[in-house]
Amino acid sequence: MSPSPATRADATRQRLLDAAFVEFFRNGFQAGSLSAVVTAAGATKGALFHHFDGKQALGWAVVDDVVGPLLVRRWLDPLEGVDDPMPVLQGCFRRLIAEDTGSGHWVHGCPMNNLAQEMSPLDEGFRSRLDALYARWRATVADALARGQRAGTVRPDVDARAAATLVVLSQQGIWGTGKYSQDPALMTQAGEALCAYLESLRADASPG
Amino acid sequence: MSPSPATRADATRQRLLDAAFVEFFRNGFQAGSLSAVVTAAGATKGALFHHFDGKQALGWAVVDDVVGPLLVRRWLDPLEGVDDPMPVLQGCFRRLIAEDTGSGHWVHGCPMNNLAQEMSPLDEGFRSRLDALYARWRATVADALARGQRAGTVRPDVDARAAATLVVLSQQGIWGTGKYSQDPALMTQAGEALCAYLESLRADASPG
Amino acid sequence: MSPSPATRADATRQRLLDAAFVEFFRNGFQAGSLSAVVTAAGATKGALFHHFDGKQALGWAVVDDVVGPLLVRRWLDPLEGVDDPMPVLQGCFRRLIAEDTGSGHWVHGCPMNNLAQEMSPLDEGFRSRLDALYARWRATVADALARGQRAGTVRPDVDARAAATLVVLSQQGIWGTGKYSQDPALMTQAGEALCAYLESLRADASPG
Amino acid sequence: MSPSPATRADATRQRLLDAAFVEFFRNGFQAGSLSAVVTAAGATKGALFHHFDGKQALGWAVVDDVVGPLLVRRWLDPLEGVDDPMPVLQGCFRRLIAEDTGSGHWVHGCPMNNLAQEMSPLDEGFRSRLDALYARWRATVADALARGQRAGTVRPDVDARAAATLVVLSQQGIWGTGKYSQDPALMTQAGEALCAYLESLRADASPG
DNA sequence: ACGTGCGGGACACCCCGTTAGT
DNA sequence: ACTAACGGGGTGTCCCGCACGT
Repeated sequence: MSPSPATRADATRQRLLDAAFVEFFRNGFQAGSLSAVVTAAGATKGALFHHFDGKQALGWAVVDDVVGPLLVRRWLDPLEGVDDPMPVLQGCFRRLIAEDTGSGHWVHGCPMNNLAQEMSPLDEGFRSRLDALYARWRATVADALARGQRAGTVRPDVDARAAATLVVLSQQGIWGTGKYSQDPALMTQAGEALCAYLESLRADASPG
Repeated sequence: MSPSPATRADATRQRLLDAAFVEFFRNGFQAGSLSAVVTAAGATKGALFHHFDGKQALGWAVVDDVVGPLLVRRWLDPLEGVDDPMPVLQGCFRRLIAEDTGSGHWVHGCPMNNLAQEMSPLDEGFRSRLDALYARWRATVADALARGQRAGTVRPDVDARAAATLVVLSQQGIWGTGKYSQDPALMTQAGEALCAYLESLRADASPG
Repeated sequence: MSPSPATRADATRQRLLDAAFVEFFRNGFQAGSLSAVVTAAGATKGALFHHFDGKQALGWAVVDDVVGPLLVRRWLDPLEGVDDPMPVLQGCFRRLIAEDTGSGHWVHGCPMNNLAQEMSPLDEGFRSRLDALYARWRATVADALARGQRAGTVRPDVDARAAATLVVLSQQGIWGTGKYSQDPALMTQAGEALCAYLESLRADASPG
Repeated sequence: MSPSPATRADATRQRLLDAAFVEFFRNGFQAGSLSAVVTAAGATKGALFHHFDGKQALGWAVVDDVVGPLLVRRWLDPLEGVDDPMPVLQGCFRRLIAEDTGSGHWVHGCPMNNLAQEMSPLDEGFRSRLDALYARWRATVADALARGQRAGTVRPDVDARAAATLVVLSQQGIWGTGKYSQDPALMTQAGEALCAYLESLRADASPG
């Protein structure tokens, strides 16, 4: 028997979302072409317009349904209930750098950061969505650091929220660096510099 | 007497460059409109295409003749021949944040960073120019840190080049943060977190 | 007990017709949107295409089932069997002007006239339907004038058919005038000028 | 030698205006296609956009530069300085009906009336322009009637402004009638009915 | 050195109609 | 009787770049 219409519709919607994510990741939101999206998704303009009210709504949905979950899976879930956050954070950075320099995706930077840089000043819908994601990211890291302080793995004199801000901000900077330098060595150097900074926050860290 | 033709021509070219800088700063390079540029510059398409070979060449010239000098004046010149770089760097960060949150320009981020994020993956001319600028920036900071180490103002165990990478990278991250959060307090917090990190690199710094 | 299926279907059809009437009245037939129609009717595209073969058939049905009955009720029924038509016609004009300038509908003109102006040259189905309605209108007025002549209320030297043509035609002109002038005073003036003309057709009219 | 650029530009602009006038006359403003306009004008979208800021501006320019002058030439100039307006008005009506039923243009109605009916409720720019033209038309007819009263060719008890309103309004109605009936005989009958009404306003008219 | 008319193309929008399903 | 996903086309917009002219 053929699949239910609802299932087929959801699949089409998802294909459109995925194709839009890739298109906007590569070319930016404004320069991204809806024609390219529908072609890549194997759909038509009619289908796109049926599922989304326009380019803007599609972009917002990409943030909500693709970018957000990606962030959660890659950066937030690993910190869930962790009492010793440093190895986890360092592992995330190192794994990301290794994966993306290997895959070639890295020259396009971080999808979330790209959208934030491009669209935040121009569209409040994008800005508020991305601001909320970044705030959640900072909060998750800060919580983990605070748990580490209670568990004795993080130095008690560290300002957890300020450090979390620096961690998130550095992540943005690292992808940006990779974009313009296109030099894996420099990206690795930057990642290691950050890991060293994180190391200095550990409870048993020797000075510096 | 009236100005020489060459002077008038240069003035037109400069007005076009300035207008293009503002337009691309606000709307990005791809979404920026040449019509808007010539209108703002009080010139015409003919003048623009006389001075520049097209949109791409105009963008490259903006990097060479506007963005580069701006970087030198704001970040590189202050470090010239300095033996105690920390106060200078911290001063640069604090002044920039104070100025830009005051002027309202900050919501558009850093012009150099914007172009680097948008155009590096798409246009080698942009990428190489911006990469060279960022490399020079890192080198200047690293040199200043090394001079500080020789002068005894910077801890000798610091990796000057890695630290310089982190400084430049954090600067990118701070502007990015300001863009999506539009929260001066968060920007200030980020700047202060970085200043604290710099403080930890001083020769007389207590651990951490 | 619940209503019979046939009744429910008729209700849906009627809601679609009413919504289409309003939509075409406001935006014209060609610029009118079927999406807006189904939304206003609380129905779906499927229902619309179940009851009507397409936009054209819907438009024709609006003429047959909404516009036509409206004409009969407002202009034809009041003249039924009347021997002194002038007060009736004058009353119709005055009542229409009073009602529509009060309700705000008048800026959109006369639904029947709108469709006739827009669609007659483009679609023979519309044209023939509207032509038949206008012919019936003229005939009804002409008959009433002829009855008035037999009854002695209308001057015998009046050409009843020519006068009827002028009456109907003036009605079109009055709505058109209201549309572009959006001036109730001008509309009232026009109506009164026509009433004065009608007055001059009465059997006991003083010259002029 | 080749014509001056300014001349060529004006010619292009005029070709676009003429083509737009015909297109909007035949299909209405909203349903009229700019592609058809540029094709008919032998121009391109770029030229159209250079001369006009968009479809709306083109429509307004058609009213200002084509429809208005047409009205002046056909209806206003003939009344200039005339002391016996009736023959002139009657001649205008009869000539128009003869010309247009002969040429086939009449099935599309009156260009000015078409735009007024379609666009007045939707666009204030159209409405105000067309309202001004119609007001000027009414004023010109009223002035001519008043001059006729002073010269003794028009009955002194006639309300010149009300009669002018009726004349203009009837003109609209006559074209509307022609559109839906597509019957030259009916149009002629309507025109003659109006001429008879005008006859009744002459100073030496027998009552009625 | 600079102004202007213009070419050609791509884009987002959105609409009408159909078809497969309930 | 009614729903909703979807097809394909056509629209107005508007931009970048060129080729004249002066």
